[in-house]
Amino acid sequence: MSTSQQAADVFSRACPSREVFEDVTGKWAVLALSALQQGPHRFGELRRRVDGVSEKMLSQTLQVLERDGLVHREVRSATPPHVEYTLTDLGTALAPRLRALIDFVEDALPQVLAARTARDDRP
Amino acid sequence: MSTSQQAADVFSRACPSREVFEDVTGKWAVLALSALQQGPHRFGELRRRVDGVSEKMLSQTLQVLERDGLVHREVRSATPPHVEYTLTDLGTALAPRLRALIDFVEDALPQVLAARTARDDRP
DNA sequence: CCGCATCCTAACAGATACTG
DNA sequence: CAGTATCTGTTAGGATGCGG
Repeated sequence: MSTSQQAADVFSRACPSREVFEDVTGKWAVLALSALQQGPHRFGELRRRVDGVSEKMLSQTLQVLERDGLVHREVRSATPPHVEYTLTDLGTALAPRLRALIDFVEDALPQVLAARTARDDRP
Repeated sequence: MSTSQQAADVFSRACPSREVFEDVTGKWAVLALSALQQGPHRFGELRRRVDGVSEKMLSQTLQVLERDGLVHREVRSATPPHVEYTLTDLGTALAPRLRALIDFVEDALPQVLAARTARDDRP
């Protein structure tokens, strides 16, 4: 059989990859996926790790990522609830690229702050 | 001299890197930066390349990226206006990592769509 | 041609309270 | 513990019109 799909292109508004791209680069999605790169996490662990995320947003984000096949959700017991989140194979392949982005930003921070200061001087 | 800064950490809400990270992973920022990876662009060219972006959002995005020292803006004539946007050295270093992310999403699209379908079958 | 200013709405995001 | 529900404020983002 042949692949009848033409190549995906995030630059095209109508391409489905655009939506997936936004799921993946979302504010909390990147942090959640990167946290999960270090191994399985429970909901509360993730919440503490991703500083500043609300229960609602984390829950919402995880649902989207699970739907996209990047995160696996497993209920291990019901009383008290114990839910583990892990990366799928696809998520595992994605995580290093997000990590590279995070590392870049963290390393470049001094230069960015310097650029801002320089710009503030001459309006 | 010594660097008195402790390591940046995007997982901490208070760390300045978190804000820079959001600038960089913003919906339009990634696309604009990746477009500029292919060489200098004028405003209108960028607008056409980044399908779906409004003038306002593109303008806003470029201002943020310029402020962060990732994009350089150069006015080349005034009547008619001719403005060129290029990546700075920092932006040039960043672009390949965004490209890697875009490539991943475009390549993974079939798997993501398959995951969604599989999930829709069993609610 | 490039972009800013204004206005307006819809989606997003936080806090709180509640349930299995 | 792991969420859902609701309510409300904030911001993203589109449309339009104008100025350099």
